[in-house]
Amino acid sequence: MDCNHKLKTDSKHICSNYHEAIEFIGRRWMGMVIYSLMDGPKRFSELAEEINGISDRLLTERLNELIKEELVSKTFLEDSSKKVEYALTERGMSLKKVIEAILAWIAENEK
Amino acid sequence: MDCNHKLKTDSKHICSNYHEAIEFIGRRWMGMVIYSLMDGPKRFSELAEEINGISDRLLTERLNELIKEELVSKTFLEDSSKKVEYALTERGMSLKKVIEAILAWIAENEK
DNA sequence: AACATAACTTACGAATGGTAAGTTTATAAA
DNA sequence: TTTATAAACTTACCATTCGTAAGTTATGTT
Repeated sequence: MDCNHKLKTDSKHICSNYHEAIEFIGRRWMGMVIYSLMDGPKRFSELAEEINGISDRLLTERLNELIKEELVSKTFLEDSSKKVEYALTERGMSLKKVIEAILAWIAENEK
Repeated sequence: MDCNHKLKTDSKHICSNYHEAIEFIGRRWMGMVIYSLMDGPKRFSELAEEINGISDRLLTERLNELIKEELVSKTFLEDSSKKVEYALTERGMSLKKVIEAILAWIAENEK
Protein backbone atom coordinates (compact mmCIF):
# COMPACT_ATOMS: atom_id res chain seq x y z
CA MET A 1 0.00 0.00 0.00
CA ASP A 2 1.30 3.37 -0.94
CA CYS A 3 -0.45 6.54 0.11
CA ASN A 4 0.87 9.79 -1.31
CA HIS A 5 -1.10 12.14 0.86
CA LYS A 6 1.37 14.98 0.60
CA LEU A 7 0.77 15.24 -3.12
CA LYS A 8 -1.39 18.19 -4.00
CA THR A 9 0.33 19.47 -7.10
CA ASP A 10 -0.91 19.43 -10.66
CA SER A 11 -3.52 16.71 -10.55
CA LYS A 12 -6.68 17.13 -12.56
CA HIS A 13 -9.10 15.64 -10.05
CA ILE A 14 -9.54 16.02 -6.32
CA CYS A 15 -9.67 12.27 -6.03
CA SER A 16 -6.14 11.67 -7.22
CA ASN A 17 -4.82 10.55 -3.87
CA TYR A 18 -6.12 8.48 -0.98
CA HIS A 19 -6.61 11.35 1.46
CA GLU A 20 -8.77 13.39 -0.90
CA ALA A 21 -10.55 10.45 -2.47
CA ILE A 22 -11.84 8.93 0.76
CA GLU A 23 -13.04 12.29 2.05
CA PHE A 24 -14.70 13.06 -1.27
CA ILE A 25 -16.73 9.86 -1.44
CA GLY A 26 -17.45 10.19 2.27
CA ARG A 27 -19.04 13.65 2.12
CA ARG A 28 -22.63 13.76 3.28
CA TRP A 29 -24.98 11.82 0.99
CA MET A 30 -22.21 11.33 -1.58
CA GLY A 31 -22.06 7.58 -1.04
CA MET A 32 -25.82 7.28 -1.37
CA VAL A 33 -25.92 9.28 -4.60
CA ILE A 34 -23.20 7.15 -6.15
CA TYR A 35 -24.87 3.98 -4.93
CA SER A 36 -28.21 5.06 -6.30
CA LEU A 37 -26.75 5.70 -9.74
CA MET A 38 -25.07 2.30 -9.82
CA ASP A 39 -28.17 0.66 -11.25
CA GLY A 40 -28.48 3.04 -14.16
CA PRO A 41 -29.13 6.66 -15.16
CA LYS A 42 -31.70 8.57 -13.15
CA ARG A 43 -33.42 11.93 -13.16
CA PHE A 44 -33.10 14.49 -10.40
CA SER A 45 -36.51 13.75 -8.99
CA GLU A 46 -35.92 10.00 -9.05
CA LEU A 47 -32.75 10.41 -7.03
CA ALA A 48 -34.47 12.79 -4.62
CA GLU A 49 -37.26 10.30 -4.05
CA GLU A 50 -35.02 7.28 -3.77
CA ILE A 51 -32.49 8.73 -1.36
CA ASN A 52 -34.52 9.06 1.76
CA GLY A 53 -33.72 12.21 3.71
CA ILE A 54 -31.60 14.18 1.26
CA SER A 55 -32.65 17.74 0.46
CA ASP A 56 -32.76 19.31 -2.99
CA ARG A 57 -29.96 21.64 -2.04
CA LEU A 58 -27.54 18.92 -1.04
CA LEU A 59 -28.52 16.68 -3.95
CA THR A 60 -27.74 19.49 -6.38
CA GLU A 61 -24.46 20.19 -4.64
CA ARG A 62 -23.32 16.57 -4.56
CA LEU A 63 -24.28 16.01 -8.21
CA ASN A 64 -22.34 19.08 -9.29
CA GLU A 65 -19.29 17.90 -7.36
CA LEU A 66 -19.57 14.49 -9.00
CA ILE A 67 -19.82 16.13 -12.42
CA LYS A 68 -16.76 18.26 -11.73
CA GLU A 69 -14.86 15.11 -10.82
CA GLU A 70 -16.11 13.48 -13.99
CA LEU A 71 -17.73 10.66 -12.08
CA VAL A 72 -21.19 11.61 -13.31
CA SER A 73 -22.53 13.03 -16.57
CA LYS A 74 -25.57 15.25 -17.04
CA THR A 75 -27.83 15.05 -20.07
CA PHE A 76 -30.73 17.33 -20.94
CA LEU A 77 -33.46 15.12 -22.35
CA GLU A 78 -34.75 16.35 -25.68
CA ASP A 79 -38.45 15.65 -25.37
CA SER A 80 -39.10 19.38 -25.26
CA SER A 81 -39.58 19.23 -21.50
CA LYS A 82 -37.23 20.46 -18.83
CA LYS A 83 -35.86 17.14 -17.76
CA VAL A 84 -32.34 16.00 -17.03
CA GLU A 85 -30.67 12.69 -16.58
CA TYR A 86 -27.65 11.86 -14.46
CA ALA A 87 -25.46 8.85 -15.13
CA LEU A 88 -22.21 7.47 -13.81
CA THR A 89 -19.29 7.77 -16.18
CA GLU A 90 -16.93 4.84 -16.62
CA ARG A 91 -14.73 6.43 -14.00
CA GLY A 92 -17.73 6.61 -11.69
CA MET A 93 -18.80 3.06 -12.42
CA SER A 94 -15.37 1.82 -11.45
CA LEU A 95 -16.16 2.85 -7.88
CA LYS A 96 -18.34 -0.24 -7.65
CA LYS A 97 -15.51 -2.26 -6.16
CA VAL A 98 -15.04 0.29 -3.41
CA ILE A 99 -18.73 0.16 -2.57
CA GLU A 100 -18.66 -3.61 -2.59
CA ALA A 101 -15.66 -3.59 -0.27
CA ILE A 102 -17.57 -1.43 2.20
CA LEU A 103 -20.66 -3.64 1.99
CA ALA A 104 -18.46 -6.70 2.51
CA TRP A 105 -16.84 -5.07 5.53
CA ILE A 106 -20.22 -4.37 7.11
CA ALA A 107 -21.47 -7.91 6.46
CA GLU A 108 -18.25 -9.34 7.86
CA ASN A 109 -18.59 -7.36 11.07
CA GLU A 110 -22.18 -8.07 11.91
CA LYS A 111 -22.33 -9.71 15.30
CA MET B 1 -25.45 -5.35 -3.62
CA ASP B 2 -27.86 -4.59 -0.87
CA CYS B 3 -27.90 -1.28 0.92
CA ASN B 4 -30.18 -0.92 3.89
CA HIS B 5 -29.87 2.80 4.40
CA LYS B 6 -33.22 3.17 6.08
CA LEU B 7 -32.06 1.03 8.98
CA LYS B 8 -31.22 3.11 12.00
CA THR B 9 -32.75 1.04 14.74
CA ASP B 10 -31.01 -0.94 17.42
CA SER B 11 -27.56 -1.39 15.96
CA LYS B 12 -24.57 -1.19 18.24
CA HIS B 13 -22.27 0.70 15.90
CA ILE B 14 -22.76 3.68 13.61
CA CYS B 15 -21.09 1.74 10.83
CA SER B 16 -23.75 -0.95 10.59
CA ASN B 17 -25.03 0.18 7.22
CA TYR B 18 -23.54 1.53 4.03
CA HIS B 19 -24.79 5.09 4.41
CA GLU B 20 -23.34 5.57 7.86
CA ALA B 21 -20.20 3.56 7.27
CA ILE B 22 -19.01 5.45 4.20
CA GLU B 23 -19.64 8.82 5.87
CA PHE B 24 -17.89 7.67 9.03
CA ILE B 25 -14.69 6.58 7.33
CA GLY B 26 -14.89 9.65 5.12
CA ARG B 27 -14.94 12.22 7.92
CA ARG B 28 -12.06 14.64 7.85
CA TRP B 29 -8.72 12.96 8.55
CA MET B 30 -10.46 9.70 9.47
CA GLY B 31 -9.06 7.83 6.47
CA MET B 32 -5.57 9.06 7.18
CA VAL B 33 -5.73 8.03 10.84
CA ILE B 34 -6.91 4.54 9.92
CA TYR B 35 -4.31 4.28 7.19
CA SER B 36 -1.57 5.39 9.54
CA LEU B 37 -2.50 2.75 12.09
CA MET B 38 -2.51 0.00 9.46
CA ASP B 39 1.20 -0.59 9.90
CA GLY B 40 1.02 -1.10 13.64
CA PRO B 41 0.22 0.57 16.97
CA LYS B 42 1.30 4.16 17.38
CA ARG B 43 1.39 6.85 20.03
CA PHE B 44 -0.53 10.11 19.84
CA SER B 45 2.55 12.12 19.00
CA GLU B 46 3.64 9.67 16.33
CA LEU B 47 0.28 9.94 14.59
CA ALA B 48 0.33 13.73 14.89
CA GLU B 49 3.75 13.87 13.31
CA GLU B 50 3.01 11.36 10.59
CA ILE B 51 -0.30 12.78 9.44
CA ASN B 52 0.77 16.01 7.87
CA GLY B 53 -1.66 18.84 8.58
CA ILE B 54 -3.91 17.37 11.25
CA SER B 55 -4.38 19.33 14.47
CA ASP B 56 -4.28 17.89 17.98
CA ARG B 57 -7.94 18.68 18.42
CA LEU B 58 -9.11 16.75 15.39
CA LEU B 59 -6.73 13.87 16.03
CA THR B 60 -8.16 13.48 19.53
CA GLU B 61 -11.70 13.67 18.19
CA ARG B 62 -11.17 11.15 15.40
CA LEU B 63 -9.38 8.72 17.70
CA ASN B 64 -12.21 8.91 20.23
CA GLU B 65 -14.75 8.24 17.49
CA LEU B 66 -12.73 5.25 16.32
CA ILE B 67 -12.57 3.94 19.88
CA LYS B 68 -16.32 4.33 20.30
CA GLU B 69 -16.82 2.33 17.12
CA GLU B 70 -14.39 -0.28 18.44
CA LEU B 71 -12.12 0.12 15.46
CA VAL B 72 -9.26 1.31 17.63
CA SER B 73 -8.07 0.44 21.12
CA LYS B 74 -6.25 2.71 23.57
CA THR B 75 -3.59 1.47 25.94
CA PHE B 76 -1.82 3.40 28.67
CA LEU B 77 1.79 2.31 28.62
CA GLU B 78 3.03 1.26 32.02
CA ASP B 79 6.51 2.68 32.05
CA SER B 80 5.37 5.21 34.66
CA SER B 81 5.22 7.96 32.07
CA LYS B 82 2.12 9.53 30.58
CA LYS B 83 2.16 7.73 27.30
CA VAL B 84 -0.59 6.05 25.35
CA GLU B 85 -0.74 3.73 22.43
CA TYR B 86 -3.46 3.44 19.81
CA ALA B 87 -3.96 0.28 17.79
CA LEU B 88 -6.48 -1.01 15.29
CA THR B 89 -8.73 -3.73 16.61
CA GLU B 90 -9.47 -6.74 14.44
CA ARG B 91 -12.60 -4.97 13.29
CA GLY B 92 -10.47 -1.96 12.38
CA MET B 93 -7.86 -4.07 10.63
CA SER B 94 -10.53 -5.60 8.45
CA LEU B 95 -10.96 -2.18 6.83
CA LYS B 96 -7.75 -2.87 4.95
CA LYS B 97 -9.64 -4.23 1.97
CA VAL B 98 -11.69 -1.05 1.73
CA ILE B 99 -8.54 1.05 1.76
CA GLU B 100 -6.96 -1.18 -0.85
CA ALA B 101 -10.05 -0.86 -3.04
CA ILE B 102 -9.78 2.93 -2.89
CA LEU B 103 -6.06 2.85 -3.68
CA ALA B 104 -6.77 0.47 -6.58
CA TRP B 105 -9.48 2.80 -7.87
CA ILE B 106 -7.10 5.76 -7.84
CA ALA B 107 -4.36 3.80 -9.60
CA GLU B 108 -6.84 2.54 -12.17
CA ASN B 109 -8.00 6.05 -12.98
CA GLU B 110 -4.68 7.76 -13.38
CA LYS B 111 -4.44 9.22 -16.84
C1' DA C 1 -56.55 30.70 -16.45
C1' DA C 2 -55.15 28.10 -12.36
C1' DC C 3 -52.58 24.51 -10.52
C1' DA C 4 -48.86 20.96 -10.53
C1' DT C 5 -44.28 19.14 -11.33
C1' DA C 6 -39.21 19.25 -12.36
C1' DA C 7 -35.03 21.11 -11.30
C1' DC C 8 -33.02 24.12 -9.17
C1' DT C 9 -31.62 28.68 -5.88
C1' DT C 10 -31.58 31.55 -1.80
C1' DA C 11 -31.62 32.49 3.06
C1' DC C 12 -30.45 31.45 7.55
C1' DG C 13 -29.57 28.93 11.89
C1' DA C 14 -26.97 24.68 13.48
C1' DA C 15 -23.22 21.47 13.36
C1' DT C 16 -18.51 20.52 12.11
C1' DG C 17 -13.77 21.81 11.23
C1' DG C 18 -9.37 24.90 11.43
C1' DT C 19 -6.12 27.53 14.15
C1' DA C 20 -4.07 28.74 18.10
C1' DA C 21 -3.31 29.01 22.80
C1' DG C 22 -3.72 26.93 27.44
C1' DT C 23 -3.55 22.60 30.89
C1' DT C 24 -1.56 18.84 33.33
C1' DT C 25 1.72 15.46 34.46
C1' DA C 26 6.31 13.74 33.75
C1' DT C 27 10.92 13.25 32.53
C1' DA C 28 15.46 16.04 31.22
C1' DA C 29 18.67 19.75 31.64
C1' DA C 30 20.98 23.60 34.09
C1' DT D 1 16.26 22.29 42.81
C1' DT D 2 14.23 25.39 39.93
C1' DT D 3 13.60 25.54 34.86
C1' DA D 4 12.57 23.74 30.64
C1' DT D 5 10.74 20.42 27.39
C1' DA D 6 7.51 16.97 25.82
C1' DA D 7 3.16 14.11 25.64
C1' DA D 8 -1.55 14.15 25.43
C1' DC D 9 -5.04 16.48 25.65
C1' DT D 10 -8.81 20.96 26.30
C1' DT D 11 -10.80 25.29 25.49
C1' DA D 12 -12.01 29.24 22.80
C1' DC D 13 -13.30 31.34 18.70
C1' DC D 14 -14.03 32.02 13.81
C1' DA D 15 -14.95 29.86 9.12
C1' DT D 16 -16.99 26.36 6.32
C1' DT D 17 -20.41 22.88 5.59
C1' DC D 18 -25.00 21.12 6.39
C1' DG D 19 -30.18 21.03 7.31
C1' DT D 20 -34.62 23.07 6.71
C1' DA D 21 -37.68 25.61 4.43
C1' DA D 22 -39.24 28.71 1.20
C1' DG D 23 -38.85 30.89 -3.42
C1' DT D 24 -37.95 30.70 -8.65
C1' DT D 25 -38.50 29.44 -13.61
C1' DA D 26 -40.18 26.81 -17.14
C1' DT D 27 -43.06 23.46 -18.92
C1' DG D 28 -47.45 20.31 -18.41
C1' DT D 29 -52.13 19.31 -16.95
C1' DT D 30 -57.27 20.35 -15.87
